[in-house]
Amino acid sequence: MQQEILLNQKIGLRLSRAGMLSKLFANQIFAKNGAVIRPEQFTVLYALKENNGMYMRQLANITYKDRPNMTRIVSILENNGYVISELGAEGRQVKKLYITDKGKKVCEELLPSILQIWQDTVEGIRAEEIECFLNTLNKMEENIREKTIIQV
Amino acid sequence: MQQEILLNQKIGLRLSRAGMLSKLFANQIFAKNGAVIRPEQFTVLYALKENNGMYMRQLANITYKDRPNMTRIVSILENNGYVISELGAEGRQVKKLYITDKGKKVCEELLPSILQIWQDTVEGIRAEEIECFLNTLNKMEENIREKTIIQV
DNA sequence: TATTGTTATACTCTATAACTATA
DNA sequence: TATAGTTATAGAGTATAACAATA
Repeated sequence: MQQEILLNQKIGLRLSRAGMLSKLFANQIFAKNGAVIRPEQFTVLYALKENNGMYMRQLANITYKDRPNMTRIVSILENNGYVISELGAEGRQVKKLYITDKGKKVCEELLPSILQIWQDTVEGIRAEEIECFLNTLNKMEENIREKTIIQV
Repeated sequence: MQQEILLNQKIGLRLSRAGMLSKLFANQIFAKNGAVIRPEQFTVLYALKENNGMYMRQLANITYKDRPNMTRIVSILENNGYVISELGAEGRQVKKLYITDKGKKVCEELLPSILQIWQDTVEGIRAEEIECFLNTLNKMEENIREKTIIQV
């Protein structure tokens, strides 16, 4: 019965589990390489690096974090001087965020770690398999994203 | 340059991010369907259901949790009557864990949620893509698992 | 009033070290 | 001494509601 076969895949469990393991691994590689930042904070910082000058709300949307958590993580990054914020035009209560040189430096310093994580993860896997994997992961993320409520 | 292409994939970030989103989605589906258990606890309970009578240490190994966290989660499950434990042979301080009928019932009740998560996730994705995805995910998990230290 | 962001609070989960019990 | 598990503790991240500020 097809439903049973599908059920046996337990995709949600698999994705969460793999994600957790990957985060744990990243955490250990970061720590080993003397990183001054935690993976979850790096996710936000890196997203900002690729979209500098973004509004906090947009950044939250990209990193799948709700508003209170976003505030907390950004304030950690600000306190450490990796990010500065600026109120939007006309004094509106809308924050634009910018990565600082110090923040960029942190990202640069972590590139070898990111590369190592990549290499360790894909070791022995063929390029076309990786491509298929990433394409499918994209589709899955889009599917889930549509149905997930963030920052209620 | 190949290294740059590889780096641009940022596989660790992608996996962690997708896993986080999937967990968030699962949490919301669980809550909406009145689940009495949290996804992380379900991960442990479900793993036990499939490997009843396992030692705590083995279960920790499967679910990628270190010993203190395993103790904490199992004690939640025990307090709620979903799991019972028994000391191994000869009074050794080695715990065997068993899922109770109540625990099995909780798993049963969550099957529709699990199925819904699956269906929502794979919507519009072809079977062979899913197969390739899961195979590759398996390989990646094996790769990472080898290099990750758990319960130091 | 609707939107953006902050604060408060409680909870879940993680990480490390120190401890107990037993082979 | 080595292994399995617990306890203590600190911290990171999540979730919800209530609040302030502003268009």
